[in-house]
Parts: sequence; C-alpha cells; structure tokens
Amino acid sequence: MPTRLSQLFVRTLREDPADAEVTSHRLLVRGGYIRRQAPGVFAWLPLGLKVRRKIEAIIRQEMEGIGAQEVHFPALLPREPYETSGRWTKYGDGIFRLKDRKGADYLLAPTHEEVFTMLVKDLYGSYKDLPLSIYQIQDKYRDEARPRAGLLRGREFTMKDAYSFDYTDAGLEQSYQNQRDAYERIFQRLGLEYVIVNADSGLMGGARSEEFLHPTPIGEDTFVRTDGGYAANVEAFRTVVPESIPFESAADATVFDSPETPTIATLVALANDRHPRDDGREWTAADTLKNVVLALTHVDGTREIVVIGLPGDRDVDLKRVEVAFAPADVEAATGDDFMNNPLLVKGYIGPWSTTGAVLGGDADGAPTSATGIRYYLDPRVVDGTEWITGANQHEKHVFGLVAGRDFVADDFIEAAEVRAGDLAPDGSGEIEVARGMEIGHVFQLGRFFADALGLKVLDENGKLVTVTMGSYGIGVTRIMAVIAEANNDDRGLIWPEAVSPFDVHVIAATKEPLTHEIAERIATDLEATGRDVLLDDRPKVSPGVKFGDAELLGVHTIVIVGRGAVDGNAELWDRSTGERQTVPVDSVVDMLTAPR
RNA sequence: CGGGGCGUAGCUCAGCUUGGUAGAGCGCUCGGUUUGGGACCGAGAGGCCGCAGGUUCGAAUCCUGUCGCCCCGACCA
Repeated sequence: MPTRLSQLFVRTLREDPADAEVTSHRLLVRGGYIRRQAPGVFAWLPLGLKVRRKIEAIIRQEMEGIGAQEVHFPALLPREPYETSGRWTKYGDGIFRLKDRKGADYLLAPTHEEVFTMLVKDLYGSYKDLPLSIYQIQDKYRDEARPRAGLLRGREFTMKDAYSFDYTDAGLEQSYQNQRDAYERIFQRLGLEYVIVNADSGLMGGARSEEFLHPTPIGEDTFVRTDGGYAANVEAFRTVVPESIPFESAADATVFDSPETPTIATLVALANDRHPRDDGREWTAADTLKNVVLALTHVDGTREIVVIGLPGDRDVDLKRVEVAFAPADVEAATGDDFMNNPLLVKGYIGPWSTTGAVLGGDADGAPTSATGIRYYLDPRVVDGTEWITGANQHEKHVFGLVAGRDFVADDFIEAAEVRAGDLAPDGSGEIEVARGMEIGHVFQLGRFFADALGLKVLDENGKLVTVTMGSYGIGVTRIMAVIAEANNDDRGLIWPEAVSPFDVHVIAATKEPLTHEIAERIATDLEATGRDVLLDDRPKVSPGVKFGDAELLGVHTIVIVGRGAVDGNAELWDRSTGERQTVPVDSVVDMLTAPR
C-alpha cells in the first residue's frame, strides 16, 4: 500500500524555524523529517526515519560485503572499561555521565572501542578466531560544548562504528584497507563528494588514520589539497623543507638599534629604512624570525616553557602546535612565565645574543644555551638561512643571523599556519585550503586498547600476543544532513534516489473524484512493482499547496494526476530539473519502472 | 568558557521606548464559496507574555536575579 500523505504523521512548515540556521537543518525541520527536542537532540518523524534507514541499508550492505558482522551494544555503559582505558578521565566534560540508584557510575557511550574490545576478549582466545570485523549502528552521546547546525553536530547522533581485530600488523593493514574500500563504495553510492585526508591520530594514538571529508563551506575541518591529488588535514600537513645553504662565507651577524618596533611590520619598515639590503631587494616579513613563547602542560602536570621560531610572515597555528606537542596541553606564555625567565626580553626574543646562545642547544638536543629553554624551529629555517630577529636586549634586533652557525634548534616543528600556495610535500604543486565536514574516519588503533584491556590471543607458536585493532566510523545522521545540505534548491530538498524517502510522489491535483481514483491506481500499481510510493491524497488541499509540499519534501520523481486526467493524461515531474512531461495515464507505471 | 542576540498562541513575529482588560499572519476546528502554484468570506478553539523577586493602585512593558535557547569564537575519536 502506498503511504498516504493524508495519514502520514508529518506537518510541513511554511516558514523557516527560528532556531535553524544552516540549510539542511532548516529544510529537514520544515519538511517534517525531524524535530528538535533539546539542543543537539532530535526526534525522528516517519520521513526522517525512512531516509535514515536507506542510508543505513547501504552501509549494512557494504559492511556485510566485507564480511563484517552486525552486533548491537548498549549505549548505556558502566564506567569500568572506560576507566581502564583512561578515557573516563580523558573525555572530560565531553561525555554524559550518570549514576544508578546505588550510586554506581555510568556513561552514555561516545564511542565503543572498550566494549568491543572487552567482548572479544571474553569470547575469543586464539589466533584461529581472527581476523574478526564487527560493527553496529548505534546512537552515540557526546556532551558537545556547543551543539550546532542541526544534525551536523548533535549531542545524540547515530553512527556506524566498526572494529577489526587482527593478530598481525599485515592483518590489520588488510582489515583497514577493506573498510577503507567499503567506505569509498558507500560514499559513491550515496552520491557524496569526498576527499580522503591523512588525519591526526589524536587522543588514541595509533598509526594510520584517514578522514573522509565532504568539501563544504560549512565544514568544521580545514584541509588542503592540490590538483595533483594530494589531500591532507591541516594538522597533518608536512612542510616542504628547502635545501640547506652553505654559509662559510656569510657575513657576521650585526646588532642594530630598533626602537618602537612592536610588530613585525614596524621592524621590517625600520630595517628597510636604516639597513637597506645591498642587493636591491627590500626586507620583508619573511626575512624576520618570529619567536613565540608557549607554555606546555605535560600529562604529569609539569609546566614547561618552549619557544618556537618561525618566519615572521607566518602565524602559529595552535591546532597544529597541539598536535605536535600532544599529549601535552599548549597555551600562550603568561606574564608570570616572562617574569620567571628574565633572559627572554619580550618583544626582542631571539635564539642568540652577543653573549652566545639564548635558546636551543646542540645537535644532540642537550641544553647548552643560556636559558636551557627548548627551541623549536619551523622546517623552513634550514641551515644557512639568514634572519632578522630579536637580540634579547631592549630595543635591539640583529640581522644576518645564520641558522646552523649562530643558532641551532632542539628540533623542528610543524607549527606555522598552512597557506594556500604552499607546496605539497608530495611534489604535486601548490595547495588550496578548503573546508570539509568529516563524514567518515578509518583508524588503525593498533594495540592501544588491547594493551589497556588485556586483549591477547595465542598465536601459531602458542605464544600470547596482543591483538591489534582498527576502528572505523561513519556518521549516519550527519551524512543525512550533509546529503540534504548538498542537494536542495530554494524550494526545498532534492534527495538523490539512493536515499530518497520514497521512489515516487504521486499527487492528486484536483478535487475531482476521477483524479483521486487515477492517482490511487497509479500509486497502488507502482507499489506492486516494489516501488515505495507517497500518495498526496489530501482531499481538500489546493494544488498549489501540494506542489509546494512536493518540492519541499524532495522526492525526485513526482507524478501529477490533475486536469489532464479527463483526457487520460498525467504528468511526470522531475524534481531536480523541474521538467514536466505529459504522458498517458496508462503508461506512467511502465515509464517509471522501465530499466534505464 | 568568551562575545552577541532572543524568550509573548502549534509556527513566524508585533506590542515593551512612554505601565492601564493579550495582538497579527500562518496553521488548526466548523459552515459556505473556490478548485493547477501556498484561495476567499464568516464563526471559533488556542497564551502562567521563560521563571522568581521587587517597584507600583496597576507590570508582557520598569528594576534585580535566575533559567533556557540561538548565533560567532574557543573546544570537538
């Protein structure tokens, strides 16, 4: 039986809801797919559920296709396994915690690595049981600091999470590749544009990690790519290191007075004014070495001051720094930090002074400088490059300071902002910077969880080996929003066929009994061929409203049975192109079911 | 957590400056007219004006506090 709009639990809204900003949120609420219940929490109405199930069906097919087995674990979980893995603490305010009547701690799972690991440990003990891939489609809960954009960042959301278990690295590689391939098929079937970028492994450590990003201006991730096929998350971007320059014949560094140079721009202006280059070129910000003082808080709580030196035309990208120093926390140095390090003269910081090294150390990293503070350099600051930088005296800078001669870093660091036009590390040219929404993530966890939770099996030699795992997530509900976001016009949604809530939307466009009878018959006949049909049989609703609702709801194929019915005609209306085609009523079903 | 905005009917909003019986449009119900692009007429139902204090003869309106929500940022396996 077709679904009758007159009976369907839905109410379309003529106006945009006041709390919806992004397109997908607006249209999904207006179309009666979802309703907001609490910030980041949504009720699913019949239409929304239908779309979601189509997405889930595709994911299930592809998971089964690679031999992953479906399970379903609780969303409500006890504290213990998360305590063991350390994530009860690590997640901080990010998870919903609750207590049962006895006062025992529970959480609403933000992700399920622990539970899967524990269950495999309970049931399996031999290498013969592996490899194993299991997955679930389950609601996840995260107490986001700021839920936003409707389904795109919710606090309750549905995710497909899969986990692979292997006892060899090669096995993990294979399992990972299987999932990765399945993801590509899933996104292709969903008609979703995606790029695969190298991701930072973040909280859980681990080896290979790739994100599937859907390029969109409202994306929360910044990534870079080249026409030559390179793509990476900015956090994972690696700077191309220039060739070193011989510096045997370089002139000595020269200290100069630099009053009133609070910024790089004023410093450059002063240098050009008083110490113009003799090669005719002007000094630029890129000739200066900017030294940024940061405070690290290590896992054990100790605080360490470090300095990062980078070309003056670049800013530090805090996210990239955090990744570089993970798991330590990073913040800007405070006034107290400067008080405690009087050798650092604010505004005139540099790795060198007339009395010798102030920052950095020798090649072994042993602190030999005056401060002993660890000094990190941007990879562009290769040996032989010459810089204008602070001389660690009030109102004094130095130029001609040569890297590798006058100062040495403890290490190099990817801390500088990444800019469009930078060169890709794989030689494929200049990068562009774009925004993307993460729709999938494949991740080699390695032995992190298995170690923490003691998941080991006996191998062929009877030796106990720690299992190596992968985790693979796809945001089901987020994908629905992303699809909606990518497929709409000013009149409403335009679902791709693969996820459309219905295959055909049949409209009885007049109030004459004849049109209703014909529409009814077409809908029933289409259903008999296996099509999923929505029939707008509302008896007293004007055609304009029905057309408007059809456009809002966004089923790609619409059949209008209206005033042409007396002549035996109906219309086929393509939602995406807007084209209408008059066809005999009797051929409608054939036309819509003919193989294409 | 920082910044900004908003809480009045199911939805979108006006009213608040200048205190005096709670409003509009859409939606919903009933009757009639209309009938291919969000029709019209008439009659209705529907509100603790976020909550709590205060000022006042009288508070949606003024004051204080509080809660909630939205947006930007920080954060975000």
